[in-house]
Amino acid sequence: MTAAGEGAPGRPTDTEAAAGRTSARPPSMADVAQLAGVSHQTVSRVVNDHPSVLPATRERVLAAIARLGYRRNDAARALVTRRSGVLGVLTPGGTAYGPTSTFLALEDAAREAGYVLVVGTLRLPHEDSTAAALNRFLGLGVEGIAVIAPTEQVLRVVGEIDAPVPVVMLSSATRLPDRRLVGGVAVAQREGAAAATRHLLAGGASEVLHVAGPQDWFDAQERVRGWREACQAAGVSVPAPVETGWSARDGYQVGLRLVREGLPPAVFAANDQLALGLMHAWREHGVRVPDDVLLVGFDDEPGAAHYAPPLTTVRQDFAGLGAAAMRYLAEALEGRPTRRRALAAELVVRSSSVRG
Amino acid sequence: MTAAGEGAPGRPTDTEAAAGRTSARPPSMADVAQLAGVSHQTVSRVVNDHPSVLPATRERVLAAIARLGYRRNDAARALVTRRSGVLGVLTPGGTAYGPTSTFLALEDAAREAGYVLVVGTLRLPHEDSTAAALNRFLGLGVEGIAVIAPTEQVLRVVGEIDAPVPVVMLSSATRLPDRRLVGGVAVAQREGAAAATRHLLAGGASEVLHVAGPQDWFDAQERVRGWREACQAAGVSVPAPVETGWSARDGYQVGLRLVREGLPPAVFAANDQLALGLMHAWREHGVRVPDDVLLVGFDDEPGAAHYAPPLTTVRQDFAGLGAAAMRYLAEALEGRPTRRRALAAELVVRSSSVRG
DNA sequence: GGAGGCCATGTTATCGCTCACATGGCGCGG
DNA sequence: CCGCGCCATGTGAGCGATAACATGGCCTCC
Repeated sequence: MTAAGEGAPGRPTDTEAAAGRTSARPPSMADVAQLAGVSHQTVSRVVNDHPSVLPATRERVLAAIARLGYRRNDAARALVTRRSGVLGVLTPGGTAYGPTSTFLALEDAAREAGYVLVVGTLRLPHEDSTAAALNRFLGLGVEGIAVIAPTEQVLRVVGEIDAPVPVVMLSSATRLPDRRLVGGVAVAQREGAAAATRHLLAGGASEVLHVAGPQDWFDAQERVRGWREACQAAGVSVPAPVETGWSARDGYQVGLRLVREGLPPAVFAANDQLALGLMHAWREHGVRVPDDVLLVGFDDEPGAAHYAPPLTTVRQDFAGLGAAAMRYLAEALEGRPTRRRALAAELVVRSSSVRG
Repeated sequence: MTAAGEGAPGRPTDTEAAAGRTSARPPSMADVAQLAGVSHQTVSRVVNDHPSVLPATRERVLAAIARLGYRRNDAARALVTRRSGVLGVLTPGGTAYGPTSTFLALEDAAREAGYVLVVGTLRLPHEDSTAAALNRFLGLGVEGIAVIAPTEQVLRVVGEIDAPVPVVMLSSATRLPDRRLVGGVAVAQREGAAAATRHLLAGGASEVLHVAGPQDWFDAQERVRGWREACQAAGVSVPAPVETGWSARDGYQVGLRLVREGLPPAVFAANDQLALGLMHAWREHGVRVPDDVLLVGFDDEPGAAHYAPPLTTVRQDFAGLGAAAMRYLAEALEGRPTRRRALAAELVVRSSSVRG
């Protein structure tokens, strides 16, 4: 190649090998090849660990790479291989413990598998932000998409966009659209909710009230279902669930209302923050947990063991969820048959549900 | 079941039965151009909103785009423009409220500015995972990097890698390496800590103990500093800070020890989780907050208002932090002079620090 | 009314990489 | 001792976009 012909813009005058760093243009494979005295293809082989490269050659190339500070241009690579090594993640835009831990677990599993994650958070109105994020992902060439904690709206949009890549839902979407590549991994929310409810009933409660999360979240729906089934199985009456948000503030308000309108013997809260808010409201009015009312939460967030009193709750295997989602995507990408997976939820008994 | 025969990885056999979609090759600009009867360049102009395209032509192109389901290939675009539209974010791998909210704020600001975020979480050992993440980012062609809640280790690695793109630290790194493009935005941690300490002293405490976070975190260091300065300014003695982790469990253990070894009149905890753990330990031993000991936390995480008792704490402007970091990067990318920014921290007074 | 000049559009050359194939050595079996 | 085949390496052709320049048409201004 013309080492220093004319008419070449951005020709790195005499690329400062030292710390100078002209910042003209990052070194390319061709630069490395020239310095090492081999062809660009050989450099490519070294970089990609191709077996048939003589050790001596490899050494020379590696030295040149180190000297130049060469780094492979993944955009160029992606252009020809059609593999970006990037996965998109759609996550609800909040600091809630569940989605956050799930995301972290997913990131872990993805890195393990050699992928990086681009993230899009969902804001209201869901529909628009979801579509926008999805389109950005696709333009970027993501190889797969994971959706954390989906809601009805997200599911609808994903269906509409009809992404040409595998999509995995990390949660309990019970009514998956019948699109080819949309599947899901889920924690057994229903079973967890049922276990919590049974635990309360076994503790002597004649009835269990459910303070439910937003019903457009599949997770919230499933918890309601598990609770209801457990109540029915035990032959106790099923009071209308109280639908609210996910926050401690929501729980606090419900708590106040219950104080006014009459307390049930036991409450199953759809998550720990709700339980925290309930306890706060009750404490203010002299209602004691567990003496006056039994309480169970859901999630086992980091503080739950230190609430007043320590909260009985349902622990979800978020790490397992992330790993399972990654496996799911990996299999879909390889064209292997993928099937739904469910992970166990575990009841963690603390003081809030045990009298004595 | 190997979908394709041997030797042909990714060959699109018609595994894709269901929704039609041969998945042969996504449509390119050339395809659109042909269908619309124009040149690929005109398609490019339409896609990029170039002004000089006749409305009629634009219509035709848009129709072709819609018909084909065309989507621009960002890898190809990035290859020639050297602009990926991607920013890398290094974040600690935990569910802590601070880093999580900061990340969300950053994502918000980034999207606003037309960027997407790729994320790398830091795991132990920091050094290796940091370097690995940084290299992946650079290979991907990120245009800038944001580091959330940096520690000494992260700072060191970032300095070593000498990233050829702007790097911004979202926190209180007081000793920035003197590299050209490494800068930071920070919440005024020190002032917040000082305000918390003064508040406790004003509330009648003769002395304030500080339960400090891990001292390799710059945030933790700054909070110690603010606390110490406030103590000195008030002329009260400065007890040795108790260094521990960030979790409620850590706080719980410190709380037990304080019960055994003697309680101070007031405690300033380095974050809300620590405060939560302290209160738990104390509650178990009949120590009342605020009657027996005054307490202030840091972060104002979502549950803080509902702890027992509601926690006085220092609220940080995470949204502002994310936005400021984004502005910082944007300015660096445009070559404009960038300067450090600091955001205010605000004391939120609740029951845990007010007797009566 | 001819010379600019600004549209709207087309043509060609890369960007940095991988893929498919070509090419020379060299070992080895017949 | 020839030819086959397998290394190790090189050559050339794109991948799908943007950039830079080229090209006619039409309008304007002196």
